[in-house]
Amino acid sequence: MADVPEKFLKPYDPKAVEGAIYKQWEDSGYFNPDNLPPVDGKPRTEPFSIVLPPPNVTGTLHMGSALMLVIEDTLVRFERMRGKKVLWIPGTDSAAIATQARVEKDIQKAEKKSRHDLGREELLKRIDVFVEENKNNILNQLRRMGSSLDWSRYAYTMDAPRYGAVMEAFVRMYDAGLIYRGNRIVNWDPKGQTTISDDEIVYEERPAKLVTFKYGKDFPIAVATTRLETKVGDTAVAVHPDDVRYKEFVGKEYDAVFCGVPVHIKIIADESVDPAFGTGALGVTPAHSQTDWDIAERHNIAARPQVISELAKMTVDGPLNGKKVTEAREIVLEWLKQEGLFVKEETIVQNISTAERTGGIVEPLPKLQWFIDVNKPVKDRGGKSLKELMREPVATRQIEIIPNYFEKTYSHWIDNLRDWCISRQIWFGHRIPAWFKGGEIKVSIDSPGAGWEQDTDVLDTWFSSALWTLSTLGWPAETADLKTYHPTTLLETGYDILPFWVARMILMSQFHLGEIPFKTVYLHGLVRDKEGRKLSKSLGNNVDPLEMGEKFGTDAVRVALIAGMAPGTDSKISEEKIRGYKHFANKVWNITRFVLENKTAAGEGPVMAEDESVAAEASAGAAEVTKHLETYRLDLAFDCIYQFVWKRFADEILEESKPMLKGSDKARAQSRAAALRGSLDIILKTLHPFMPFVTEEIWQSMGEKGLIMVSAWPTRQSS
RNA sequence: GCACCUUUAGCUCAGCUGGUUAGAGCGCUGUACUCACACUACAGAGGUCUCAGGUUCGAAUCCUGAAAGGUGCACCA
Repeated sequence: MADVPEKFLKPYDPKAVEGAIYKQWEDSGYFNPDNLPPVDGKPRTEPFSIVLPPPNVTGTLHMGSALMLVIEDTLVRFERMRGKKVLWIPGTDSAAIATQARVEKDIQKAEKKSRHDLGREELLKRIDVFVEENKNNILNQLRRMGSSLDWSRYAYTMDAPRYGAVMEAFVRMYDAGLIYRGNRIVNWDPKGQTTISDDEIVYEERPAKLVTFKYGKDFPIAVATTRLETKVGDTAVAVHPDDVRYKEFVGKEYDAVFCGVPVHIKIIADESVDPAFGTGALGVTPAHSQTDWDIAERHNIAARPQVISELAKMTVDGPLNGKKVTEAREIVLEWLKQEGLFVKEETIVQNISTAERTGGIVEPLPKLQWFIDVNKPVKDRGGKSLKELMREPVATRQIEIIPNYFEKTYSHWIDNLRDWCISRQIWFGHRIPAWFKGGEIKVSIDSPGAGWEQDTDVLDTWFSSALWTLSTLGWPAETADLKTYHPTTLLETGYDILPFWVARMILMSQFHLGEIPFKTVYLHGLVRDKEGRKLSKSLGNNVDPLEMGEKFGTDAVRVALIAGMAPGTDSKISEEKIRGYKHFANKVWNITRFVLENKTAAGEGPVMAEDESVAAEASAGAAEVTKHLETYRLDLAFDCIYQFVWKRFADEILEESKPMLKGSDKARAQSRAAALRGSLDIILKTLHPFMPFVTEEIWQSMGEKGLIMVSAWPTRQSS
């Protein structure tokens, strides 16, 4: 054994070594399962696969994505050491709306031009350039966290293979009758000028005026509304069937001229009306409310006039023409008072729908959009609907969600699921492969021929994200990767996107392959500051994982994120916590120094029976860690090894060893030194998935051959 | 309105299918520069396990109810 390397005389300096170590790992080729060394002379067979939830291609790494990387990398390293055929696929997401908005803003600022000034083609070119310039930023940040991702399989949602997969998926689903085009109420964001999904809505409580009025002097029922301006689009008044106050009027029809607009109102009875709210009568505006649209549908009311434009302005003739909705509301109120139709006005608290990204107030509008039918029986899947195909694997535990109480959230979401509106009116994204000519529509990847115009809409980003486990493994081609690694072993992501993403991946995989996309879903919580607030730039409480890595070492950041974090619960991060784990890395460093110094001093010698318990204890510790990692309790797993290393090994075992090592009995000293050295091996290996950098640095500094990254995970037999 | 989660030491949390004096990290107090490490060690203080009932020989752990905090969904006339 060589002398103790000089570097151990100084404290561990992560900054000096991390870059080189990552490069060594990457250059080794072992991130790619095809290159992994055999185990006991036999090639690896059991696959373990994770597809990285792709971060925004133009984004920067925040604590949330750092947590995701750390959890996944820890599990991946653990399984790789255990001899599995481990694949972890990196990727990035185009984040269509966010990216396009960002580029548009930049152009507006620098050149004072809108997207319409540039045109579709030019804007897309600019976005591509922007993405190309920025993508290396996020990719390098993924590397800095130590992520052992197989870069040879890198995927981007907008690259050619993924684009092809999206087109193919659309066409197949259309051919199966699951995708249709229809005029339906959608959530229109007038600020972003696009449709958004129900999940992209944020509700805000605001005070609102609830006005009670009558449509005309001879109209028998007063109704209450907060949206007076939409009343020019009313075609019915609905009351509860059991409401004795209004029973005699049901079925009657009335004409009136409402604020300059002729309206025809039929009185109908519908179960959905709450007799206790307002006057117990609801003015039905089919074109500007989902529930009203549904009511009109139930009662065969054909007239559903649209009275508000995409710019949130009135489209009717008369005094309201061209007015903004908020102005129109006041004009109608004045008019009601003049005409003597005003009854009363009160203030209520109302939940208002705003668009998550732009903050614009959502305007429900009827629009021609593309939808996925979630209730229609699917022929090739035993006549089950997509809804059932999504529900079943989770209900039967074919897919396990950790923590499992999220299964309830999941089924609750499925129960309330409506047809999925998949078209978006932006330019950057996967363009819908539908072609129009005259009144005809054709769906195909390539143009059907001269004179056919492609739909200008693009797909909801979640459509392509939903295909992620398939498209990253080469689907629709029947690749070897797809065969080996799908269904993937684990999907690890934040609980906040369980419905958006997890459910939709199940939908796509169930439909296209007839199998689940992953066997286990591990949901992590949100990372918050030490006061429990969300981390954000505007609050000024942002803790930057890379900055912290610079300061305390990446290993410290990794472990600070994992320690004390049970699955699914939010966790708190602070600089102090990270600093604490830097101390731990240094502790391991010093333990190594002690062990090496004494080994050198004592010289070579066999381990005697009385010292066998030392290494046995270390491998018992490793077994505990193994047990917890197998059940995805990284927090408990790390706690075990942390306690063992610091409290047991350093404070007790090393202390009690000192007299033996310094004593006159040479054989005794040699035996103990050898036992400690053997334990150190086990400790370093057990620690490696959590703290890959220090352990690798120590491993190689001790003169061990090969990378600790692909060394064999400690088992009881090997001790 | 419906559903779900949380409530254990000053702070952040563990505590599996109920079993002797309830645990960890950080923080706090005191001591020790006795050479692996001050990015340290040793010692210590600190809890009627939110509350009220119940099941049990025995409950932080199971059941019922309440309170407080949080989240999702719905409503949003």
